[in-house]
Amino acid sequence: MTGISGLTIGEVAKQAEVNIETLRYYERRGILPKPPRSRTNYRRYPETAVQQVRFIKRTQRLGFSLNEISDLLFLRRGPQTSRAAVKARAEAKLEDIEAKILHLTEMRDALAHVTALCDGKGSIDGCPILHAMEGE
Amino acid sequence: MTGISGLTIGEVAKQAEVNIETLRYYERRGILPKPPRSRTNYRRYPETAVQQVRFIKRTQRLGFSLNEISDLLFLRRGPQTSRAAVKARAEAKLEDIEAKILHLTEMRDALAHVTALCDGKGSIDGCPILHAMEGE
DNA sequence: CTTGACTCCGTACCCGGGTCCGGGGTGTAT
DNA sequence: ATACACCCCGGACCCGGGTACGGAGTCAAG
Repeated sequence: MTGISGLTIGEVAKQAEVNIETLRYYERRGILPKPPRSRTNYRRYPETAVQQVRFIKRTQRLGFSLNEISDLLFLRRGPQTSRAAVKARAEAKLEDIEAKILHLTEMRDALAHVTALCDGKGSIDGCPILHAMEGE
Repeated sequence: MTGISGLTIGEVAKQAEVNIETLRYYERRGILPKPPRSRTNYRRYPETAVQQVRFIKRTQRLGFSLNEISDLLFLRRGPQTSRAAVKARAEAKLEDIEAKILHLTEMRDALAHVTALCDGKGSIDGCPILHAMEGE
């Protein structure tokens, strides 16, 4: 591994705190650019690769899927893309998340309601929770 | 299909508003009891099957997975199970859901924060949203 | 008795985001 | 030179909750 410099896949993985397999997976998905190879066919990543992976991970944490992230990356490559396009994606995702929260909140309320029916005493027969789940 | 009575799988599916395949799937998973068969090997469901499927669907809507639902059903079969056991499951699930809500809320806030950085004007270069996703 | 709708079964496939496996080639330190 | 860690690749497997496929058997109506 002498000669050409750059990070090995293991080094990138460690620095970006992901699995090696994840890097190969991202590359297969086209979400991480294919790095140049050494004479012996080892991947030699530029330093920026670590930042790219961190970008992906942070964006994932904001709720974007890998497909949506590749979209975003693709947008970024297009020189005449407007900021409005990025902002629109962010806002759409925000709405997604709001909708999920709403849904979970409804579930929570319904479940809390059902749970409150039961004092936790007695045998399962006539358990008000199960009863509520059975009834309409 | 004369003689023995009971509902066909298609009838149950229609009444319970699920796919036929779903019923077979539940049966494979052991979550729906195997119904008796006609002379020609057709499933002949008791009327109660529709209620059972509806129970499953309603419980799913409360956030329980099929595994958790089979747990609950299994509990229900045990005559000496206490209501407390059911209630404990419900409360645990409630905490699950709360945790998910919390997580999504954090995501939403972070994303809203990032989105607010951008006025939607100008080209992608220096887009504050992407910039925020790139930076630490 | 034929037609069309229904059912049977096992198996494969779908989504997303990875993870693991196994058999092979390298890199490097001792 | 030998050990050991690292890397290559394609493909299989995991989770959950189904859905689809295809060939064969069956049912009810006309």
